[in-house]
Amino acid sequence: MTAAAKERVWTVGELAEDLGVTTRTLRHYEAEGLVTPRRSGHNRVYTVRDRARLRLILRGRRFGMSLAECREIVDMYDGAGSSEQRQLTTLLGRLDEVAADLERRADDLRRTLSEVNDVAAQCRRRLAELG
Amino acid sequence: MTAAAKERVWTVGELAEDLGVTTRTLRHYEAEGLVTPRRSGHNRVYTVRDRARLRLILRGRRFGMSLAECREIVDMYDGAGSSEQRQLTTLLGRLDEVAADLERRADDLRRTLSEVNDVAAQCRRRLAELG
DNA sequence: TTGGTGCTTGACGTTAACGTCAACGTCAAT
DNA sequence: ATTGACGTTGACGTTAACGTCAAGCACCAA
Repeated sequence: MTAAAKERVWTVGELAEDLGVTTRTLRHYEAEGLVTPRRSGHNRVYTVRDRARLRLILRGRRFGMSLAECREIVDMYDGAGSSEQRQLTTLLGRLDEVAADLERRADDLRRTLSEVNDVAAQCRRRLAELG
Repeated sequence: MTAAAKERVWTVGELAEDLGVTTRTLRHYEAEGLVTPRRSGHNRVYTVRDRARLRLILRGRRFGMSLAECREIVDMYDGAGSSEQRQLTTLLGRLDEVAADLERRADDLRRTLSEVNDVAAQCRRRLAELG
């Protein structure tokens, strides 16, 4: 038996506060199919799992992923447990494509960061000369 | 004397083709103050330097930087040659902030990439079992 | 029972980053 | 001299990702 550990849940307001976004954002993500919180009557109830998905999504957003891309990735996380060979194969192909894309972006980011640090170093040298 | 090496120049169409964007994008970037190509009469003339700036900008766009952020960074690259201590100090402060921000984004990207690779590995294991 | 707080669903507004015409100039080639 | 190919400036359209109301329900406290 999986122990019925009373896992924590959140209301929209609580979770928005926790994640540092507005309730509007959470409702928007739901409308776009990125999360599907349960309902307690009329009200949304976010579980630990919902929160985890949202954190992944918000992390993706920070380095330029669109909501559509975020949704695809979190959905792939779920599909990885499949038992159908056909499913797993196409999923794997897509995962590799996504990984390659992310690596390109990481490279772009790394180069930009490197240049920014170079410019900063140059500033420091000039300041030392003037000091 | 700096030799008057006839450096290559581009028209909008040529440069757009070269950079893989539309001419509309280049004109938009100009309207937003990210580049300021010279004019040959009525027509835009992009220099090697303009092209370099644009490549930096497009690279930034790929990992989620806004046009405003891109503009600030390329502008900072220019300001680094200043001789005014006051200027250099504030510039340096900003550069360090930007670098810190980029490092956070890089970290987010790295974690996401790592997870995607984990899921892919999981797929491969399951496929091996089913094989 | 009257607030106040927090939830709900619309529905319209906004911003960024372009796309997509329209209307016009210009220069080389037919 | 007219046809294209390429350039120019408006100006309006579009998409994504929310912001910002409005109107209404639910429950708790004074």
